Amino acid sequence: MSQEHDTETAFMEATYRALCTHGYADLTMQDIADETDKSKAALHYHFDGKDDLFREFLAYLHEGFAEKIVDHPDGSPVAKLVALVRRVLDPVDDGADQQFNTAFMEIKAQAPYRDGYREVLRRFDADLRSEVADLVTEAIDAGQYGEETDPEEVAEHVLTYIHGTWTRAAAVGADVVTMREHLIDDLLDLLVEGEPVPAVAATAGPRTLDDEDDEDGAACGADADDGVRRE
Amino acid sequence: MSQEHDTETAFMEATYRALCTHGYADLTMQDIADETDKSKAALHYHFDGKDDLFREFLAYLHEGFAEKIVDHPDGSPVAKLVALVRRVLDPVDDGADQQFNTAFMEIKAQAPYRDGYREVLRRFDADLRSEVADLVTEAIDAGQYGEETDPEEVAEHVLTYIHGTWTRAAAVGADVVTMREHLIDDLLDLLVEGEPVPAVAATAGPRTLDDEDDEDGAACGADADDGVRRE
DNA sequence: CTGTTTTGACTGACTGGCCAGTTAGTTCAG
DNA sequence: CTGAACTAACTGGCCAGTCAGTCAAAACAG
Repeated sequence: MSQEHDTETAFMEATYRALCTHGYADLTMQDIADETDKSKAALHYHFDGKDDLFREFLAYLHEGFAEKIVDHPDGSPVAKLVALVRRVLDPVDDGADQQFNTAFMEIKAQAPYRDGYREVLRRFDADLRSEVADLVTEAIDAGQYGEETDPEEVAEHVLTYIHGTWTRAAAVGADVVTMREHLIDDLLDLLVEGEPVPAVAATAGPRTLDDEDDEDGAACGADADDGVRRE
Repeated sequence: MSQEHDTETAFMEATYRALCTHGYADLTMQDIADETDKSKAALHYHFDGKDDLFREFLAYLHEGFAEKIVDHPDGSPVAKLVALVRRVLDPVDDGADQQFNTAFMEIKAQAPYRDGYREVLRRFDADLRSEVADLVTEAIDAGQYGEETDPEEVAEHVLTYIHGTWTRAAAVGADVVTMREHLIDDLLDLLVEGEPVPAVAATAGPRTLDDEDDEDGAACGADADDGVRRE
């Protein structure tokens, strides 16, 4: 029967890899096809042009993201919250992810110009926000946070801060881990007095407050051609 | 004598306007020239290609930014701090600025790929950070903030949050004013008990906590051509 | 079960348009 | 008349998208 599904999934994965190595701006259909044993024409056979491909890719990404953020470890609400922030910010397990976050920034920056991008990005935003708000509500119910804490406000704050972390990482090479841990400190500062939170420390792993700023391992694999990167 | 300087400045201003209407990604040299009474070839006469033009443009922007952030109103340190945040975030005086912030996001997202971008962006970052840190230090000296406040930490927090605000505004169309006022609330929460801060309220103007999210007046003036934006 | 047709997946070669950058002049101040 | 500041027209390369097939497997006919 049809290989359609497998091939399209393969193209989604290829797009991910191609984004990591080329970035969004100078990614060509050929680059994506090259990550595959298929031809560029096959890409056009399966997707209705580059725009369509990218919209589908965003949806594919969102699917994975939605699963990722609801997958909590055992522990107190605050421990889950901290773990969530750690999971979302800088899953530097393999380093390619860092490249990807950079490319994802480019995509965010394109949202105002391209049909359909913003809608999906809003879903990323809304999902994460409601997950954070839920956990904060749980934390209040569990007595870890004071009653006066506003879950929506905390969620907004966390979202904005997370976006800022990604942006500064890409723009000036600031250290994601440092910024992430600052955010987590904010979150822990909300704890009611005397709350021990051993679970947090356990889930947290050692506090890695390394220095920031340098890392310079830029992203591009493309050695600059004469003029300017293209698309 | 030579019109060099005037012409080059005119090209810088033209680049600004062209960015507002076309965004970074599909900005062509012709677009910039069209904002001028000069030809595209004149652009190439004055600048060593598109890359060089953009590096100079960033430096030109930075100049204006550096002036802007040190220009404080009279008042207490915290009032100055709040005014600074208001000035930096969303100077929506004319609406074109909103477009520009969007385009500037695109530029930030290109920093990892293009020589020289990151260096200038770091200067934006460093200048704003040290300005904030200085004001926080003043606020501590003036007794508005407690001694235990860490100026560098606050400055980091503010920077990351500001970047996040810009990013969310571009990516999901979140309301800049709402996020900005949340940040200002954070800043005011640091005040020592009983501190009145009338100056802040005065400088601040009315608290505009409008609702967020929608505004949809996307950025692009370019009506989507069939395929995909180029460059 | 065999030969024929259809169809879905895919390819290599091509095309058309776009755009950065160039070049061979032109204009004009000093 | 020299050189700086331009311009109109052109060039070359790149890339999304197209097209005329190929090929294997399914569907079908007898």
